[in-house]
Amino acid sequence: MSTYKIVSDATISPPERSTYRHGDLRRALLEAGIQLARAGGPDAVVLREATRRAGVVPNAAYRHFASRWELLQAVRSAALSALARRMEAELARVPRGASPADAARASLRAIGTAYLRFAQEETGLFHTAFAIPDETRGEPIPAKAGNSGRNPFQLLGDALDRLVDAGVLPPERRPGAEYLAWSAVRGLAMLLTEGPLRRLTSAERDAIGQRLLDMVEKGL
Amino acid sequence: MSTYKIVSDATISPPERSTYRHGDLRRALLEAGIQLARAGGPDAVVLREATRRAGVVPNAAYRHFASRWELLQAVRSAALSALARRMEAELARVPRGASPADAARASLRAIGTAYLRFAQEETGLFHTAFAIPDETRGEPIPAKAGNSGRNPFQLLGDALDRLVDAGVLPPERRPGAEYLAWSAVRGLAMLLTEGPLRRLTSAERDAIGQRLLDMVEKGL
DNA sequence: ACGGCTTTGTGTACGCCGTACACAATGCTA
DNA sequence: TAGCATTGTGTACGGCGTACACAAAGCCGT
Repeated sequence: MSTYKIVSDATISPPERSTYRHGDLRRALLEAGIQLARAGGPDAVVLREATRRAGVVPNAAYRHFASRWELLQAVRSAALSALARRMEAELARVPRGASPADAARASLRAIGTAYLRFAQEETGLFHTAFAIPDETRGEPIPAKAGNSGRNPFQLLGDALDRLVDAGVLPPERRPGAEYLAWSAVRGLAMLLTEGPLRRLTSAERDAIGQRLLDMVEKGL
Repeated sequence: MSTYKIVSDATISPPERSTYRHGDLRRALLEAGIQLARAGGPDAVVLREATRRAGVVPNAAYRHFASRWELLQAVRSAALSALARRMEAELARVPRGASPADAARASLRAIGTAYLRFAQEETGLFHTAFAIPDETRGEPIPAKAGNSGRNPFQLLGDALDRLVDAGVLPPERRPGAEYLAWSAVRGLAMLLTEGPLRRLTSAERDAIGQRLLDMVEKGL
């Protein structure tokens, strides 16, 4: 709600504009919204400020978003895509030579690690992605260059499926397992970003993150 | 941020007042703030609305709270007390005849169960208690009638200590264990109250809650 | 080429919010 | 009882989301 790590304070070019039409206002507003979310979380996504940054009068926003809420949803969706990209990048680092069981375990850890890192490196986006009542969990992310079109939640499900295929997770434990794993990292992310673990050193953060993933792996 | 279970919509008596002095404005504002938080979470704790309910002009609040933020902190503190009371009530139900190990395990579950129940039955207060950067985690709650003065986090610590004493949890795993356990229930509470598990039946909620506590117990 | 329709940005306005500052009513203490 | 400290009031400011009427620009069929 208040203190976020400053991610990028580069003052955006005051976007003078000679044409009456903006050209790509929707995108500009969304981008401004993302910046605001990065710097201050969902509450910082303020319609009037976004329009200011786009160099446009407040009401112009309503030609592209029916309300502040819809802008926020668009930002949220972008944040989820960003997280999905990070997860896929982390998944790509899983060693190929390992046994199926080890590879599956490593995949799950990759998902968890990416999630926790994202929460700490992009706190504002993270909270924007998740501190909003979720109406669209199941939907895939519109696939774009460089990602599979699967959202973070689906990626977690994939990892759990692999765990079952590899014989690590008994099939009867599979249903609902994503919610257990998700709960754990979600909660730790809160503690790390706005809870009592806020002031831990980066090493301590990593350590508790790994320990949490141990707990999940063992207890799932 | 938007939809909370309506807890009590009883229209408060429009508080006419003949005296210039209110008498107990601070308490009235706090109570109004608690009602607002119950019904709508932290964002619904609106200074002007609280003063309206107290039958007083907006600025009067500033004689008792330096800002909206301070009122919110007071509400948050009340919410934490309420949760602590629930935890202690649940702890009191742990059977006395059991072995130390079983009693310790049951205590931990009692803490977790109370937490999850509170999140679902008092969603607004729950979010007010925890969706706010926490400046005061370590501090005990001012002891009042009927509670021990220990806050929810300390109660969790106590339960873990008992687990160590009973030989269930190896002592070397004790440090930091509260954060693992807390993460898990915290995360599940989010999923249950504003995440994809929002629409589960009450039985399903209980089931996943128990499963999560199993995971914690096994993986700690 | 041009008239009209659609799209997109502007101007003005309303009612909320938090809060600052000067002022008035009250209660408390010397 | 006089004066002071406390507590509530009145007025005001700037910021917010957003509704509504209007204006500029693009687009399309003739």
